[in-house]
Amino acid sequence: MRKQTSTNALNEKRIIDTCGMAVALRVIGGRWKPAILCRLANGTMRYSELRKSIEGISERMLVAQLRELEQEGIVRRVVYAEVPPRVEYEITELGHTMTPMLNAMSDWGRQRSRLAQQ
Amino acid sequence: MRKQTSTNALNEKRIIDTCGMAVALRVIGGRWKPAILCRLANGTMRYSELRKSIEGISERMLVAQLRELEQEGIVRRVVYAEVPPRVEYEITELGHTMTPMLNAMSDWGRQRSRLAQQ
DNA sequence: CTCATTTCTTACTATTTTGTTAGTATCTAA
DNA sequence: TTAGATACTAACAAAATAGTAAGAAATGAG
Repeated sequence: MRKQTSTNALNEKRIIDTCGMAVALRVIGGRWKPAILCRLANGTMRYSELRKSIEGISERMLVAQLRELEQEGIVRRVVYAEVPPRVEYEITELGHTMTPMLNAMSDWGRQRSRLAQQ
Repeated sequence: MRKQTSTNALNEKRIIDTCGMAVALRVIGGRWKPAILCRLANGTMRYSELRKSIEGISERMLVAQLRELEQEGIVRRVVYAEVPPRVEYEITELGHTMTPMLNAMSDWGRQRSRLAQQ
């Protein structure tokens, strides 16, 4: 939980109020969010599919990051009343508006990695 | 200092090895980096100018973030042998290759802020 | 009734990031 | 000689993020 009155939190708020980049970083920052967004970009996936496809992620972190993305309106959680339960995750319309940004980041990152290898 | 063998560090490394977005986030993530990059995008600035123009930043954080950007090759530190000292910071050529990405982030973030206001 | 499956929770610990405070070095001008 | 300007550094504390381990609910199959 964040402590609303810490200098840290206040500084973050101030930056987010004045800088679009910081807003974007706030939404997609977090250890596993890039991985999740990559997976979901190709279409809907179940919770267990995500877990299996993201090597090393714990259930706690997967849920936490999905919840944050959901709160931000980037991802939609769809529950099917079945047993055993089935929950699917998909990118929302707002989420899709991130595509140019995500592509730009992905391109730059890959290019940089290539350079770093040489 | 990072502990190279923590699960945390290993997970991050794995993600960075496989995901361009994560690479980009690693480079521009950090509380004050967006603010610094915005300022320097308009041209060279002295250390003290940066400090004054970024409300709330401490000297420790400003130096730390500048050092990281320098290490990543995004920013160049230029020292003039004067008294009192003069140190200027500027975006490198590699740094400029981030422009499309930074613009995409900035655009998306601003648009989102506008939507959030309404 | 017991087990298996899926999708999570909860409580706790470890790690990392950020912030605070008090310095340091150098030379110049008063 | 003393203060002032600039660009830092170091030691420590607080806050935030990430990881670990165990368990919970729901229900159909056997």
